[in-house]
Amino acid sequence: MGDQTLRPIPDATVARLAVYLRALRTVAEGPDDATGTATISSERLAELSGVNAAMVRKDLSHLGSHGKKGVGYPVDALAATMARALGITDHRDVVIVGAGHLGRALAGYGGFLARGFTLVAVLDDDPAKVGTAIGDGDRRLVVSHVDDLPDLVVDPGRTIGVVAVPARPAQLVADRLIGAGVRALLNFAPVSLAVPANVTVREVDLAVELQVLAFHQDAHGVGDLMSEDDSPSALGTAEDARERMAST
Amino acid sequence: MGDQTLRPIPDATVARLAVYLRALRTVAEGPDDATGTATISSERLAELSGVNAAMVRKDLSHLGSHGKKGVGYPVDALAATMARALGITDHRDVVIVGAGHLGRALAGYGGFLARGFTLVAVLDDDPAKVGTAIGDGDRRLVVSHVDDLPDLVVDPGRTIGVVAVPARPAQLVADRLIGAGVRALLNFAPVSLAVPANVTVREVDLAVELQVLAFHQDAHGVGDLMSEDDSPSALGTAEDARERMAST
DNA sequence: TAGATTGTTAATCGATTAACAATC
DNA sequence: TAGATTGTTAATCGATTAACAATC
Repeated sequence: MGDQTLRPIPDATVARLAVYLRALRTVAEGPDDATGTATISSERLAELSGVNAAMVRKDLSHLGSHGKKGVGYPVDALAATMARALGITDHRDVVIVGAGHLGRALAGYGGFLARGFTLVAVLDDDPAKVGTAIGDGDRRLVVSHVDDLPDLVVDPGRTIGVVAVPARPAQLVADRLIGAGVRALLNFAPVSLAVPANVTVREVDLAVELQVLAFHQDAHGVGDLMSEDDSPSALGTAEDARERMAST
Repeated sequence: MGDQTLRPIPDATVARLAVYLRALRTVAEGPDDATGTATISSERLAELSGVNAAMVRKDLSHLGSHGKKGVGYPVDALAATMARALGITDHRDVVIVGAGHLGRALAGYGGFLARGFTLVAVLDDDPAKVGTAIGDGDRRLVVSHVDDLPDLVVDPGRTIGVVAVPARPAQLVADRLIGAGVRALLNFAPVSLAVPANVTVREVDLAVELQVLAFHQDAHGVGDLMSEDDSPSALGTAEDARERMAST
């Protein structure tokens, strides 16, 4: 039953929490790890994340924030709290369909376990790829056949299916994942997937990313083309606020 | 000089335009291509994109919309208009740094040219990779050495740099791209990049995507776990409105 | 003509920001 | 104590939606 009731965190905040978390981790491992990185101010975190400091504080307040006035937030504790809020406690299994370059790149992504995800399988229907090893040592995994999908998905409600195949077979793959009970899909294929209402999909499309990036640069960034001249000092610092997207 | 003045399109709309465009293309090539796919209603486009129909109309109105009341929008013409609005007229060069699986996957992405991008180079600093071929036939490309970056970036102001390397070297790579004059970066490495204010960055992080997806599923999607029972009919249709993100 | 669907207005809603009192 | 920085309130801003007259 829904204990979800006590979760008033707005969507836009959730998306930013993940960004803050990443910034915190970057700070925690920073070159100056011995120095004062035990604590961070909303101002600094905002700078690193490309948002307004007031918004950082507002967002963190949703976490029942543990900052100290006049001091800041404890980096490690904050990271832990954010990780918990993002549901990292609550592990998920991940299956990747498609063992091409993209599938392998995703499978090779190191941070799975640390971020609360377990990669349980990489699948393909190409006989030349099935049986092939991915990664090595501890992380070694053998590519399975898509037909074995139902057997490999042990807890469908807690499994995320990653669609890492070309456009053509993408819908078919999605249907098979859904057929196996998977209800959350991350789609890297450049087509819109049609899914039932009880399935959550998130789409990542290279072209969309590039287009949005190019557009934003036009809109805000460049302005006039002579601005190459006002960059010298800026280039020196290289630690400025970054352009951030509308959200997410 | 800024001819950008005549561009009142809100950020949130831009992000959705790219999604609409993809949906339109999916429709245009759909199984029923012979049938009535010459025209599409805001209602249908909204359904495919997971947004409200009123919002689709609002968004399209920014394009000086060419729909016909009582009929709908012409699919092909609309797609063309949207492509133009997204700046596809205005070509961009793309350089990918990192010739690992991710870099190769991105390089292999078919839609570059069609979407207004030209892949000019894939670079790496690993001697074992430099000189290697990527893709074949027409699209064949040889991996260059990162040291040649300045020579390969011919029009920095119109070039997008894609960071497809591991976390460790990511900042260094970003610095080199910026040093070569590139002002727009798409970052796939799992660290926050520090860049000067005149550089636009867009970050794509697998962990962030997974986290946001999992959170959304918890928040909206599932609810109670018995809902496995109310899915049979839904599964049949498989053509429903999808969960969409806060934006972008 | 009757039905459908656009384009736009006005109302609602939510998200962002500035400002400041509380307090470490 | 004086300075810094949080947590929160209230004001602003922008984005979403419903509704409907215009019209194909």
